Amino acid sequence: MSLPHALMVSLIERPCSGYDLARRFETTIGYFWRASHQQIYRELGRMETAGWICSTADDQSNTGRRTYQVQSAGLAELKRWASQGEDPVILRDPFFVRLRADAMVGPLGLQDELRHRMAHHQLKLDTYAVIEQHDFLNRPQTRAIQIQHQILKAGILYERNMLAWSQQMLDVLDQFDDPT
Amino acid sequence: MSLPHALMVSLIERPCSGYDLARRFETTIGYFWRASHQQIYRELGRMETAGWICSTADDQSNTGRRTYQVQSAGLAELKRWASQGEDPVILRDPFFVRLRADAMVGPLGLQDELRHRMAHHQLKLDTYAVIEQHDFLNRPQTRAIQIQHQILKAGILYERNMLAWSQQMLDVLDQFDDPT
DNA sequence: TGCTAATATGCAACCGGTTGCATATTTATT
DNA sequence: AATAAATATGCAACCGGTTGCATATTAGCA
Repeated sequence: MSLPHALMVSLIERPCSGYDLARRFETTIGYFWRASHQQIYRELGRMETAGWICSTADDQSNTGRRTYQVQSAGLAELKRWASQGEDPVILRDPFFVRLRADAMVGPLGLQDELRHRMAHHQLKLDTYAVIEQHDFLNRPQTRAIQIQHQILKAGILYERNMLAWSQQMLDVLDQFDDPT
Repeated sequence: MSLPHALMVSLIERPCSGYDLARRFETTIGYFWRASHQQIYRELGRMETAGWICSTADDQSNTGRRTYQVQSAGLAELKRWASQGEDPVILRDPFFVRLRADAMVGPLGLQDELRHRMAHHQLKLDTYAVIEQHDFLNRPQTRAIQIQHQILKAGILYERNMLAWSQQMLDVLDQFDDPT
């Protein structure tokens, strides 16, 4: 159950509405956590019921927009959760299943998908480079900034890794299959 | 919906029972896909209903053990599914949320967990090295073997990556926090 | 012979993520 | 002024993965 805690971290950084949270999850935070707006609204409701956060209506707008803030109970829960241990997650990608299927039941023409994935990884690397330049380089190297930078580096390493691996995989397939 | 297809790939390699599948998912296949035995039995039932696989009772045992085999409809479905495209998965690890929480609400003592994770990654690397030695080195370099080897290499790269990154992360934390 | 562990299968409940839909307001366009 | 697009919130259904429990057989061992 990480989403409520991820939301609380975001709200501590800057209190905001569900919609804003959804946008931040689509962009900056999106490189290591994803959440749809439906999921976020549901979770915000639960968290307010639990007393972890509280909301105040924005008077400027008639849209029912509410700004959320973390309460002391939420902060305590965040600290409790963040301090407990857990095994690292495994690299669980359906594409590996596809490749294994290809290995068993003959060439399925996965080269195109590999090239598509390589473009995807390159695009993410470009995005991360912009974020790194904008948010982390030539900035005061405080503890918080260095930790966040290091998290971004994990994303960069991952994409770089997968990009290089995809090229190797492509070479293997091209070596055997007619590249037409 | 990748599990039924992953199961079919396994059953094409070698027809076997649900229990055997669960064991193979715990060991060799486990480095890129996980499934509990409950999940596997449920899925096998669905797949047999759909006509993708069929089962025959083992006469030697009274345990109700059944051996499953992929049918032509299952093979067709596997090929259909494996040929369709999909975006690569993101690296979604709750530990990054923990670290971000640590960056926001002060030192939470995540060094111990980092060391635990490094040990975990090293253990996996050792396991993969054994698998690589046993299954892929000094073997005929057929297409299927090279593809499966390349999948294993993705796992090795990932673990190596996370191990090196964890050390960097540890250095950052030690730089700021009292390492007691 | 009796006990324990390993083998082997399976149901039921829950929980989080995904998808589809509904709706109202505000801003930009024609 | 009318229309379309972007902003903003939320419900309901579904689906796959997880957890807990139940059960029966077989093999090893004391």
